[in-house]
Amino acid sequence: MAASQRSGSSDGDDHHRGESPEEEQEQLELRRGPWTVDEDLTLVNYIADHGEGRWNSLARAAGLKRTGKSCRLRWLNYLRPDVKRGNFTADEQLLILDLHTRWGNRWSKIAQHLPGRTDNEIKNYWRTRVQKHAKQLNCDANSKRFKDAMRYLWMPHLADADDHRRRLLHAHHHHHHTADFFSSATAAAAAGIVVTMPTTSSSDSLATAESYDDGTAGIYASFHAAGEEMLVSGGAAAGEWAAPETSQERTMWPSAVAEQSTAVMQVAGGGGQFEDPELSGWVQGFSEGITENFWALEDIWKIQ
DNA sequence: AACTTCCGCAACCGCATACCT
DNA sequence: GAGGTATGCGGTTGCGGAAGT
Repeated sequence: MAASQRSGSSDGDDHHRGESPEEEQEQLELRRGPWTVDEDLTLVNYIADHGEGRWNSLARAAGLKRTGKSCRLRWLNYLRPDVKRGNFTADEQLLILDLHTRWGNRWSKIAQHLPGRTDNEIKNYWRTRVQKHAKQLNCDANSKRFKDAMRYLWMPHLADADDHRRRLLHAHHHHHHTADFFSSATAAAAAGIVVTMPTTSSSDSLATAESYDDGTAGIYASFHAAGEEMLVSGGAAAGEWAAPETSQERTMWPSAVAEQSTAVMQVAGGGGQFEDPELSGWVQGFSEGITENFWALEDIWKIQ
């Protein structure tokens, strides 16, 4: 939960203290800090009856001693029925990574492409997880180098997530540990990766990327290589991503999408290169032996 | 068990922009 | 179009629980 006794000066909706007796009175009545269950219920019920919007008047009409701003935030980030909870899936993490590459800290814009996720959540995720990982790896979270490495790390987990009879990693690539993946794919990594995302679906979130008019979809194909093929995700993405628990969510994440969407990851024995010429060696450095860096990466995944 | 440090996340703040009147 | 208000965004804070000592 959050701060409960913040004494910060003034919110955008606040007025200065002591302007007038009425304002001071109103000011003293305003609550801040964590929301109580009663407040949540009040807000939810009011919105159910009257709809959202016009937050200041809504707050007053609902009898909430909160700023409209606070009510809006509580609703959008927590109470809204379609807010998705829980850890980000590999798909979502990759998508965030890619969209952040493209748009930077435009959290709201990024959130528009992750249904059920709020800008606040994504922002927190980025700051707490991603930046921490970058720090552990001693590089900048915004650097291409870091992002390429993270993609490379996460890609195999798209497959892991899709463990329902769909062990897609072929033969000796059929592992669950990043360590195994690394040891077997190190050379490939040094050479590069090809990722293709057949566009057989149109309504899942990965597919959403395909529709970007600015070419975001191409991000998924930004690795280049040739060589033996490794199927990484056959709809794992959408299937696991959905993890629907309610019929409402199921509507949002049709299972058919999971059946159709596939991603093919090719790990090469030679050929292409990461766009960052230094990356291949850098990644290889990770995987040579069991380095401290490596285990940090293992832990990183577990944390996700 | 008691204490300290770390860290995730909800909520806040200030500012920018959109939307009235 | 000036002034006021509402909404939205991105950055920041600090509570509280987990992990470490």
